[in-house]
Amino acid sequence: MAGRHGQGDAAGDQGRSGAKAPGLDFPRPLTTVDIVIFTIRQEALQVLLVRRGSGPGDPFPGTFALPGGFVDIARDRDLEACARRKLAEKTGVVSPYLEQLGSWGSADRDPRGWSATHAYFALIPGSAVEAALAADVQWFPLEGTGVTPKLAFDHAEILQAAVQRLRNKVEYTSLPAYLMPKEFTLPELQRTYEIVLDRALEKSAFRTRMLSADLIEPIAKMRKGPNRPAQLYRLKKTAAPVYFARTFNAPE
Amino acid sequence: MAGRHGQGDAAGDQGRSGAKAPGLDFPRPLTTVDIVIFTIRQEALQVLLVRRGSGPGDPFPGTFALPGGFVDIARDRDLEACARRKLAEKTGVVSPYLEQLGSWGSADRDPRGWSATHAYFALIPGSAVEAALAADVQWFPLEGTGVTPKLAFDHAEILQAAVQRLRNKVEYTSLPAYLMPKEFTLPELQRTYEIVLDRALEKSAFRTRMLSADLIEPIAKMRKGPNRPAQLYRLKKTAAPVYFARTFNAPE
DNA sequence: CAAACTTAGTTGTACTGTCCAACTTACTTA
DNA sequence: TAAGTAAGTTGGACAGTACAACTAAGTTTG
Repeated sequence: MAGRHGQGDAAGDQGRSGAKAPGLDFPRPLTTVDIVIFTIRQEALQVLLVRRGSGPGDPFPGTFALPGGFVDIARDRDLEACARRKLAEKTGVVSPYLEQLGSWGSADRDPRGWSATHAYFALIPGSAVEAALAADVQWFPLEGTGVTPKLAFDHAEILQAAVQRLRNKVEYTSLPAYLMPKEFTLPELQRTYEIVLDRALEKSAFRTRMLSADLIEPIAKMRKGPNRPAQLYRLKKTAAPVYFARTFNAPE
Repeated sequence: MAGRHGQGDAAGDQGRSGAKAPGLDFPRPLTTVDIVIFTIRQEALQVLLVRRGSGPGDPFPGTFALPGGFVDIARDRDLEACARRKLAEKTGVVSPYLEQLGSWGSADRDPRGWSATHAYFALIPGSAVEAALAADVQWFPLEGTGVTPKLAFDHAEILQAAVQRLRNKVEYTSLPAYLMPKEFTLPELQRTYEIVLDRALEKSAFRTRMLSADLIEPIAKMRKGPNRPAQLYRLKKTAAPVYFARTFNAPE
């Protein structure tokens, strides 16, 4: 690369140019998008993983990885559209919650060369998923922090970052609401919080907080069970996640 | 693209391959890194911007942009190293705080083609900066939410996201401590919080919170002025940002 | 059909930390 | 010495969680 303050170099190289093809004199990294898809199944937080193919040249054949793949610049208008496409392909679901997680790029994360992945994380209800799953994907429960299979690339690191981000945000947001089916009771919502946080919460404080937030509304139905029936709620149309002013417990 | 469940397609296209050059049959997006560098100067939050060159083929010639540029796969081991390099080139400073902000990628954000940028944001003390600035860069105060110059690419959007993230985190973290010089008083720290948040804070609550956090320690010196001298503090060696269990005010 | 059991939901007291305002302290300047 | 100003403290009101005991409403069991 030329000198630091050369004129074609202004704006930090983005303006750098050969005579004709500006920027193209830099070899381009491989660019992918990966998604960490969470759900609640069997009273546990679970992630969707894909078994990798074993064609010639495929790295990490036969191992599991996060769903994702190369950005297709012909089809994907932007990164988020690419993420939504891959999500739909694997689950058949339009995610009620999709957030960018971060990006990971380095010379050695992919044996095929310098590559960068844009990671997203999605929350989907456990209920509507079972049906439309693609053939090569599978749910895995997250016990504690480790997952059962070893993951391809640096996906273990990405997954861990996603879990950490999720746990962190669950402390002070309404994100778990996106893991619930259309209708749910307050104890069910609390159980979802507890599963994600892996920690028991106070019933009365939980109810006070949820009911005073502009988040859910009761419907004219009860959940019948072997015991006292519970009031059913649904998410209000205001889909925006709620941020609470405190965490449930002082962290630490 | 081939069928959804084809075998070379497993693991979401990352395993897709021609006979020899897997992944290379996808045209690659341009890949850049941009940094939003904040400091406090003249009682205001300011951002560092770069004037773009006007060589042939340079997009947005003469306008201002965030410092950044193409990833150099020969020099940059990973994205963060690339960000640190660009930061050092423009400011001569090793940032006390650097965080990934997110990534922006689309077909039309750069006239040269499908491009994706990995954005970082950095906090540096106002003091030590003035000296080593590169020639083509300049500080701009953020008044309210709009910046003075129109920015190249989608950098206005990225900058806005950075400000939002910073303001958000300042509500419940110790991030402003990274904007302070080595030694500072509690009222000075509070003023920094207030500048970033653009809102007055309660003195006693602020002091209680800062002093009970494991964040700063008093040194055997006072800041002398026209009035009562103030105790000087410094950051503890534990560089990790502190997360508080509450925000200062209930948002809204 | 009443008693035992289980989960839903409420109530009340203690405690923690912010909010608000008044106060004391320490220094400079008139 | 008095006035002024910013640093730092103190105390009461208030909000929301922590903890624990309570009531409510259904099912199952004897």
